[in-house]
Amino acid sequence: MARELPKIYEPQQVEERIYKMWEEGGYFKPAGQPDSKPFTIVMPPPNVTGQLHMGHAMDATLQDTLIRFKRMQGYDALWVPGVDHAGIATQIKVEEELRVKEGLTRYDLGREKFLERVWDWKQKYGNRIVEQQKKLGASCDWDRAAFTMDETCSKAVREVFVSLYEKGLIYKGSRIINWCPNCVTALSDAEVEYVDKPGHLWHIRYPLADGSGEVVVATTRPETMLGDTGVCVNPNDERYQHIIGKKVILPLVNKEIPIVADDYAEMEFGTGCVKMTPAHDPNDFEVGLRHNLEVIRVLDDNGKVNELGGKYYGMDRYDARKQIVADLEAGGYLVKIDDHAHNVGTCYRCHKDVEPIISAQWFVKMKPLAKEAIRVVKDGETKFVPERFTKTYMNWMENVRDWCISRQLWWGHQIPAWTCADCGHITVSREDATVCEHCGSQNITREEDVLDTWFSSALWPFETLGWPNTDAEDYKRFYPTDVLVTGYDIIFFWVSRMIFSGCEHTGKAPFHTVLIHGLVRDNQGRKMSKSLGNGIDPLEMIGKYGCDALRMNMVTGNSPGNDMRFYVERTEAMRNFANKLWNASRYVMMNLSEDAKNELPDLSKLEIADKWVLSKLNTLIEEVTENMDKYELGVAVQKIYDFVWDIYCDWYIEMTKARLFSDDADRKQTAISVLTYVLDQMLRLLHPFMPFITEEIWQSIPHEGEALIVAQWPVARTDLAFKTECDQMESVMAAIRAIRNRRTEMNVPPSKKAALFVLTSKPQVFTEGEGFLQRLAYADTVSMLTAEPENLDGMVTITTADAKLYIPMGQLVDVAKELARITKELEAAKKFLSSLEGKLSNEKFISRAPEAVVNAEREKAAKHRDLIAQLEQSLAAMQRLA
RNA sequence: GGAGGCAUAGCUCAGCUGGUUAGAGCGCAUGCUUCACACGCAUGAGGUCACAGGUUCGAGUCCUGUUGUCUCCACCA
Repeated sequence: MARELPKIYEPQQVEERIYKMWEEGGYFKPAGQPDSKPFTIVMPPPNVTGQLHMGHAMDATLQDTLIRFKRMQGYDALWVPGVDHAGIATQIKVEEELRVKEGLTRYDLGREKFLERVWDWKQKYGNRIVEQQKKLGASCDWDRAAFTMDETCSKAVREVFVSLYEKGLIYKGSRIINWCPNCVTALSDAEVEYVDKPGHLWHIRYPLADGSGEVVVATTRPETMLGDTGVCVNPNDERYQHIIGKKVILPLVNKEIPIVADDYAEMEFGTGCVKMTPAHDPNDFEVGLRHNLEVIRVLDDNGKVNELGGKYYGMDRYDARKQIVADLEAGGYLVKIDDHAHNVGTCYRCHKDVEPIISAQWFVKMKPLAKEAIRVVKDGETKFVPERFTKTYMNWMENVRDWCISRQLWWGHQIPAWTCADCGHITVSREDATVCEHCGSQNITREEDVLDTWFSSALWPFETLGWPNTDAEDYKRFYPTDVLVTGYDIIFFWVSRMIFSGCEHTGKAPFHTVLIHGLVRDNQGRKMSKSLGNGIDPLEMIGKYGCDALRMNMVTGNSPGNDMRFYVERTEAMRNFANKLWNASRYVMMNLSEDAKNELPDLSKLEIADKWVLSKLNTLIEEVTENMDKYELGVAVQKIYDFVWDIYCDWYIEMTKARLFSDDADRKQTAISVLTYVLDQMLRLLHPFMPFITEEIWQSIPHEGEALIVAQWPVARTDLAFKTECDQMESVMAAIRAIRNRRTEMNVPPSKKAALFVLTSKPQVFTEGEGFLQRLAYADTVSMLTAEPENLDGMVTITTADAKLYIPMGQLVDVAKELARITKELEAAKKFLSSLEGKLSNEKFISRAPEAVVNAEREKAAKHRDLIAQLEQSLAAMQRLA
């Protein structure tokens, strides 16, 4: 049956249909075989506001490749997808829409109405990212898709909050936190990015209250002086011993504040005197606690000077800075201004400067939680791939500070705490409280704040499986999960928090392996970003080159933890590869009979080329499986790529042509059977990486079973390894390569066939390889010789380790050139042999190197001795001719 | 201040626990309308694996140092 198939693979015609087939077939669900082991991956939930970008493509490709591999290996494979409510990002987006379309703020609507709008928005756009992930071929169980704001997740969040509170691991307190005046919320330490910015160091004169002199303080944030409540010097600083305990008059504010002595002040820096602003600096806050300094907050939530700021009231922090500096100068208080670069904290969402501000917030006490999270990684219960990220994680976990979890937003999990107006007691409860648990008053109000988005995603590996219901089927079957795949940029945000949460609430580390990948950058190595406009849309690449090509781009030439640059050319190359595979399959299909089956013939019918390709396949299966098990996906896929293109297409297919176009039905059948068998095995190996094209082809060749996605992963077979025949085949291949090489050098066109004479100690090998020599080495006749030809005039001599090949080329042969070439080859061979002999005569090498290595070297040496002998003969013959 | 990555062909990168005459893609050169494929075939050019030491029978691979480069964490006002 000759099938009509397009010469070019058209992914657009295939992907949607295949994906639908998989989904309808229910293949994304765990097969649920009772005797199979579960294998679980939870997907890092993309933001509900998200648009698919290359980072997602990378993430999804790796996870999908792993889950497909495990599924084919017979695991009960589950990949749980989901979406994150993304507190700040989503709220900002909806607020923006509200402002543009209706000219309203969230306050105009009120909390309840506003949240309705957000849910509407989620209803409308929340599925977009999911649809986009499907375009990547993601084989998640979509029926299990979770959302961090849905009922089970909310229940989990509530349970965790209350239980941590009951254990004393959540508390509310006034601390210096990172405040984003633009997003108008507190941030955790992890959400602050430090950026080097040029700034100034202002030196300001603070007169002593008793008129006996002055001190000069240095600051990078002069506007905070409005909240100064002290000046600090080092207790060992001899310059200032006499003023400790005295007071200074705070310029502009005209208020007396004390001078205290504390180790915090460094004698070497600036003047050695530091102004203390306990409400706006974490260190000053600490000093303030030790010395009972007043805490005066002078900036409001929007970063403007508040009513305590006197004449500066209402000014933006940076305007106030300018004005204060001007006023200081006018008043004669400004001593000097130095340039001073320093690190400024910025908001990871909006990138505006973060303001340290004292504020009453909720915190998770981290030290006790970190303990177990450190242990599981230290003990290897959870491993990072690559291993070096263990150190990053440990370093963070060992120095972690309490986690500020409250956010002044509306979109998120509202904190389940009620404050009593009568007795001040805080009631924290799993059910919504109606009365104060302490005094019974009904005069209680709920905390307005919501929880950090990451508080809910920290529970992701178990909340998605039904926790806190520990009897939930999924939880029992699939928790703990197996591998977590994510980028190194969210180890702190997410991975570490999942680990301590899992340990604390489920008693188990949530996964045994964390596979870390790098960032996808543009072709100049820059981060892809909206502001630079250098992002490449994965969907556009899929539309143009196909999903499989994009996925291949994501895994080839890439190793765990390392960034990669995105080159469209690479996607194109992978598209070409897909096409190569497509055409190889076309070749097979065109030669298949109607009733063809995919089964190997009786092994006795196998010919040398069949044995060679089957042996190669065997090695491939072994190696690829091993690489996959070690998460070396890039190495694995490279090997498959090489096999498909080089072994199968460039060699094996060519080797089968003589048989396929011959009249010998039996030999033809053997060839087509092996072609089909090897193709099937290749498709299986390649399927996790290129799911669409492999499934499409597989469905068109003889197969058993419903779909490739659930077909068995190949296993190497000892009965299909043929070492001897493999070597023999390669002898012939070496001859073919050598002949092609020579002909090209001599500019002989392929159309010009020539006779070939072979002198070899393995005549049966070359006799068997006659067809290959004819077809692939442009020989019109092949004859075996028993001795060197009498007349070498006009004869090209080609030497390999196993044979000498003679081709009459008449006028084309230049004896002098031949001599030069043979001499060159001889020298190279001798040089190499002498290095081998040096090694082999080294007693230490023989005694200490493993036997296999020594034997391999011996074999190589023997081969080169043969080659040298052959070359020497040829040389002598040529010299006689010259 | 602390920690880590990277440095291999013109470009982008693989190279797993040390053992091939160091690989791939793209690019380059030459030839090819060969009955699957020009999104192709064949052949080729191109690398003292940053530098200097060390360990080893053997180092691109391990150790130390140097240089360049990138990143993360912490932070002195």
